[in-house]
Amino acid sequence: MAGRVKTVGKRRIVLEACTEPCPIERGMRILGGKWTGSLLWHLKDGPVRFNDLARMLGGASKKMIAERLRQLEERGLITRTVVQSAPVSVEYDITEFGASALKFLDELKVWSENLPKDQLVYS
Amino acid sequence: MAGRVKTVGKRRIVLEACTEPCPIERGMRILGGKWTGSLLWHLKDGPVRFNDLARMLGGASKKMIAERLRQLEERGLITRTVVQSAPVSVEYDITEFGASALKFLDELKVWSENLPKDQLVYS
DNA sequence: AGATTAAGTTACATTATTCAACTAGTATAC
DNA sequence: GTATACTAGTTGAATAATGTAACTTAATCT
Repeated sequence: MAGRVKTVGKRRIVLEACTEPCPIERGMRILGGKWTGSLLWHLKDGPVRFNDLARMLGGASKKMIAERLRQLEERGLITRTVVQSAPVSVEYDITEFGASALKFLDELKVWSENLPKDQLVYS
Repeated sequence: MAGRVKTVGKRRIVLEACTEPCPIERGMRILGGKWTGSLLWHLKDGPVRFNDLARMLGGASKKMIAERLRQLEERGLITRTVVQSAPVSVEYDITEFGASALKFLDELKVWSENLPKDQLVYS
C-alpha cells in the first residue's frame, strides 16, 4: 500500500507512526497482561472469591492473581469487597467499565477456539 | 451467580475451572505479548519492511520486534520475504490467518480509544 | 488434636524485555 | 571522495516481570 512510508532526501520517514503507545498497545497494556483477560472473563457472571479465581485459573500463581486483581481494581475494572464471614472472604466483581471489555474478550475467545490444532501453544 | 463453585465436605470445588490455558488465555499468549498486536495491526494494509515497522512502533526495540516477528511467522500469522533490492530488504506481510485476528484487534482499538483520560497508562 | 479453609505475602529463581552499541555492505548528498 | 544514512538484524548487560514453594493468622470441621 502506497503512502505510508516516504523517503525525504536520504532520510526515510514513516507517516503512520504510533504516537507512543498506540490504541492497540494501550489496550494491551491493560488487558493483555498474563492472566488479566482470563480473570476478567471469569468475573463476567458475577462476583467470585479470591481462592475460587485461583482455582479457576489453573496455572496462575496466587501471587500473580493478587497482583493482577490489584491492577484491575486500581484501573476501575473490578471492585474488591471484604465479606464478613468466618474466615473473612473477599469477593471480586466486575464494574461497568470492566464489562465494557467483555465484548472484546468474547471476540478473542471465539478466535482462539477456532485455532488450527497446531496452534495449541503451551508456552 | 449460583452454581459455579461448590463445597463438598470441607473441600471447595470449582465447576468452571480453566482446562489449563483457557481460550482467552491461549489467545492472549498468541496476540497479547508486548507489541504483537501493534505489529499485526500495522501490517493490515499491506507489506511493511522491518525498519519501517520499527519506526512505526516507536518505543519497541529492534530486538523485540525481530523476536515478535519471528514468533508471528512461526505461527503462520505473517510471512517474511526477502526483496532483492540494494541493500536487500525484508518485507513482512499478514496472512489470511493473521488477518482473522484483525477483527478482534479492531474491537480492542475501539475500546481503548474510548478509555477515560485517567486510564492513559504509560507503564 | 490435626487437617482445611480464608486471602494473601515472602524470598528466591527463572524469563522477558529494554537499552545501547555494533555488524557489513550499499547508496546518496555534498 | 568522504561522510552519512540506509538495509536487517545481533550482541551483551541491566532491569522488570513472572513463577515456585513455603509461610502467615485466625477460624471451622472431623
